[in-house]
Amino acid sequence: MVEDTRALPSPAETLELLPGYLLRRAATAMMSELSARLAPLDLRISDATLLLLVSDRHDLTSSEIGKVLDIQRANMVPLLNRLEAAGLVRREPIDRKSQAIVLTEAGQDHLAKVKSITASFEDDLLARIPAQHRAHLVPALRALIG
Amino acid sequence: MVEDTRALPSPAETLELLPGYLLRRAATAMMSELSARLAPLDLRISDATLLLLVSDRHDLTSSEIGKVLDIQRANMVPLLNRLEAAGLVRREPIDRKSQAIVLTEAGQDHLAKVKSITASFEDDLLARIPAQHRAHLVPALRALIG
DNA sequence: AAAATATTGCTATGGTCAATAGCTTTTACG
DNA sequence: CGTAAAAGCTATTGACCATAGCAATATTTT
Repeated sequence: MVEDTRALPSPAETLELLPGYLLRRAATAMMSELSARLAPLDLRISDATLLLLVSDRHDLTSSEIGKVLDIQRANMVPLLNRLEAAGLVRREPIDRKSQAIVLTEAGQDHLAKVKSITASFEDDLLARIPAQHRAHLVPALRALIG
Repeated sequence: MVEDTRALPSPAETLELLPGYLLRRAATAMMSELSARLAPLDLRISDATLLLLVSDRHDLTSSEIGKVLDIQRANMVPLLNRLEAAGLVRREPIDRKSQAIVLTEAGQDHLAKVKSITASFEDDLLARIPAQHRAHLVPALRALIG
């Protein structure tokens, strides 16, 4: 009996070999864990990503951020409103049409915490991957994004 | 005016090395492509996954399917209602509490098409990954889910 | 310079997906 | 028995993404 490590007749076997399916499952599992780790900061994943992206730049507009993060203009609005309401971000006029998104001091403070949380999170993620596969994940994912 | 040949100083570089971020991006890109390929069948990804899982089994309950697919009981309901309304799935009483989810004939037909779509989709996915990384993706993802 | 076009930021709305709480009925177990 | 667990459901909420459209401004073309 001992060598039957796989207890189940595994109705899921069909699925567990499909990279697409695995990708989805891995992404949702990863995101729910990251959400939990960010919860103490009261930040969502998109919030934290935006903080990381903006960092100490003073020249990024909402549209540009949206392009990089693949978030549509319309959906940037509530995101920025929330961050602005939380005092983490400021809208600074560039000209009369555009405005730069800039971190406030509180935003910089949060950013530091975000950095430490994400760094250890990424470490933990990679640590779960058997060593011989570890280095291949990032290049493979990048190829998938194209 | 400004000969800004390299359009971006790559504000995204920070992010593109984070496995967590890449995982999310790769998953959403993959899902939107798969959705498009399933659209002709009028199936969503979860629908197709369920068809693949049930296949020709006659003993899977809604709860069991949910456990395998990581979908909560409550969220199985609208999914099954939709599939039942589309005539792809039937609820067959097991006892007075449980019911088996079974594919109808139309469901079997759809399943065959789903199989062919997903097979070529997975092939295409893998083809995008440089050969030396290809074999590592599935084990790495499984480790992340595990 | 004037006119056409593109971009920016926004409103409003709807759809998908998942999470939670709670309910009823039925089965399992000490 | 009687209590606990499980099954299926309702209802609601929230996060996230997509579309359409608008007003103001900037850019490009003529």
